[in-house]
Amino acid sequence: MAKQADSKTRSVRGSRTGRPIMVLLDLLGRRWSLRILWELRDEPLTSRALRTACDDASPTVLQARLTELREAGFVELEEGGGYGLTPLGRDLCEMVMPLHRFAERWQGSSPSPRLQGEGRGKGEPPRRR
Amino acid sequence: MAKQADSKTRSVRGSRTGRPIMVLLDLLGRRWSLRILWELRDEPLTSRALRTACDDASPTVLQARLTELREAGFVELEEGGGYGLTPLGRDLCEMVMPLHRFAERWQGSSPSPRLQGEGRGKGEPPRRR
DNA sequence: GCGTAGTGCTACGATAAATGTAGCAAAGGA
DNA sequence: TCCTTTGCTACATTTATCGTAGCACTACGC
Repeated sequence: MAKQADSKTRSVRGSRTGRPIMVLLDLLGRRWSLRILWELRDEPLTSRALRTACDDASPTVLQARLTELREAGFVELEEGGGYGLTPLGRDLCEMVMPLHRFAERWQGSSPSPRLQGEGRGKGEPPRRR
Repeated sequence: MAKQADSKTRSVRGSRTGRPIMVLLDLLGRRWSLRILWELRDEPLTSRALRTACDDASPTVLQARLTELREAGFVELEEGGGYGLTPLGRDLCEMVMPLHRFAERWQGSSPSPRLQGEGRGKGEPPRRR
C-alpha cells in the first residue's frame, strides 16, 4: 500500500486517467463503499452501529472507507456523533437505491445456474479465512 | 427479521445475510466490476480490448470478474467473440449510467479535496469531534 | 474525585485478493 | 506453413482486507 499520506500520486487505484467517472467507479468499487452508503440511507449511524450493520466488518477498512467517503464529500461526521450522508451523498445514494428493486428481480428471475444453486444445497459455504 | 436462507442465496464474500441487495452490492463492490459494466455499455468488447479499456488491469482479476458477472447473468460471451451485456446486464447498466453525470458534477464542484493528488492527513489535520 | 460505558479511531499480525509478467491451446488469415 | 488474435491460466510479488485488541476522549452516575 502506498505509505498512506506521502505519495502525491495517490490517484485512486486503477483510475489513472483522472476522468471523474473512473474515479467514482473506482471509489465505489472498493469493499464496503456501496454498503456504507446503503446503510446510511435512512439515518446517521455511529461508527459502531455502522459496523454492526455492515456484517461486523473490520473497523480498519470501515474507517478507511469512511475517511475516503468523507474526503469525497459523501459522508460527514454529525454534530451529535455518528456518520451521516451529506446532501451530495444523498444524491449519490438515490442512484444506489434502484439497485434494491433490481436485486429482488434479479434473484427472483433465476438468471444463472451458478451464484445460487450449484448443487451446494443450502446454507452458507464456510467462509474460511 | 426473516431469514430467507433459501437456495437462491450464495454468499458472495462479505454478504452473509443473503439478502439480494447485499449480494448485489458486494458483487458490484469488487474491483473492476462496475468498470466492466461501464466499458461494455455501448458495444461488446473482446477480452483484450476490455483489458485495454480497463487501464490494463491484470487479466487474472478481469477473468475472475468476467466469470462472476457471467454467472450472475449480466455479461455473456458473444457468438462472434467478445463480451457483451445481457438484457439483464443492460438493465443494471442503466442504473450505473447516471453516475456519469453525477461524477461530472461531483468533481466540478467538489467540496472536499479530490481523491487524487494530496494524500490525507496533511491537509486536514485535527479532526475534533 | 472515581468508575463505567459509549464514542471515533488505530496497531498489528494473519489471510485473502489483486497485480504484473509470461505463457498456453485453439481458431482463423495469408 | 507462419503469423496473429482469441479466451484464458500459472505463478510470484504486492496490496487490500480481516480480526482482535486497544487507545484517547467524553458523558454520565455515584
